[in-house]
Amino acid sequence: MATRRAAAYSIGDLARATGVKPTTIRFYEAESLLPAPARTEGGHRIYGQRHLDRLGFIRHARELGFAMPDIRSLLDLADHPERDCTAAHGVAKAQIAAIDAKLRRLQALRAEISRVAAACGGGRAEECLILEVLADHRHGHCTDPGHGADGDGSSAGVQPAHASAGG
Amino acid sequence: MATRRAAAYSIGDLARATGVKPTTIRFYEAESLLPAPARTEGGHRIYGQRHLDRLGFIRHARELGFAMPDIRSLLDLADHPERDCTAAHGVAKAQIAAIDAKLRRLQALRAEISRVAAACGGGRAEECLILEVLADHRHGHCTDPGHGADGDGSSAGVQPAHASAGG
DNA sequence: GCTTGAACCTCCAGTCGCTGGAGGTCCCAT
DNA sequence: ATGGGACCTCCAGCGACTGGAGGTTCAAGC
Repeated sequence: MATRRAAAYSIGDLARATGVKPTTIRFYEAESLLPAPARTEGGHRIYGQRHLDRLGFIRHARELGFAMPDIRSLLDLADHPERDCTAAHGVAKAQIAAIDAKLRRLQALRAEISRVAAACGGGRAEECLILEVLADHRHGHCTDPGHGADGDGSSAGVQPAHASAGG
Repeated sequence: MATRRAAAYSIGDLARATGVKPTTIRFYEAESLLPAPARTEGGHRIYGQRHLDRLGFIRHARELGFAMPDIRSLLDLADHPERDCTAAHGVAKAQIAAIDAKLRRLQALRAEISRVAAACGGGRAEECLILEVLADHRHGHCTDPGHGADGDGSSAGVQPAHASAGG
């Protein structure tokens, strides 16, 4: 037998090692981000070092906000070291641009919400500035130039906070 | 002053007036954010001024990133002017906190990605720093303290950019 | 060998805020 | 009367998972 430090991990081991949940690992396999591992006779997955590495790569890329198609192409590139890495640069640049757009938007939102919230000192809803500003769909109070000045509201770049307090 | 001219809008009129698509308007109705309007004999929706106002409110709140449960409670408050607006403040404050969290995270991500992208001058994927850093799941290069230093990666506050360049 | 019970398996539905398509009906101008 | 665009309902899909139901396997302890 070629004893080549053939570390074998269960899906739970992999989960503990990477912080990615078993369900998510299976999901990545179904999405072909992670190659299908060997199985025990009973059908349990058996992972090796390369799975661990690859899952680390995926997780890190996800943490950086890369979408799955992006990760796919980054993984593809990582699998082919002889190729030119221009594509990786393109992906990274696009990601930076996307982040910048979100940052600008969030900063504008923060400014407006905090201003509005500060303006209203509390009391009856009738006189609540928060509600008033929301109700004013011409929102003349609004300082954000990229928000409603033109008629096009199709941008929808902001997901509301369902982020949760981590579990 | 009750400006109650009985303006009647079709769903398309409302869509044009607010920038919210007909499908989305119907969706809001199904979600009970927007009251069910009158109908023609044939079943077409007929909206009035209050629908227009309310839809404007909803749209504005969405633009500010409020989640639908939040919008529900804000609308509820707006429907009851005699109530105390403390709840609105709570919602707004929570939203600011959520935005701040996202901002911090996005700023850290931007810093890391742009640094990594700048470091790699191009060439073969084999030597690509972008891929290298991603592959390093201990990521010693990383400057973001809130990202991987502790074992807990469950925050997941960042959605990848499928936002499109629509804005 | 037998018994636990935790971990694993597959499949499927739900999350959030819409969006789009199928297949059919209505309305209004000509 | 007709043409065609706007409208109707219902349902599936997006991204990136998550959780549950219902069943099987594994490893440890006796």
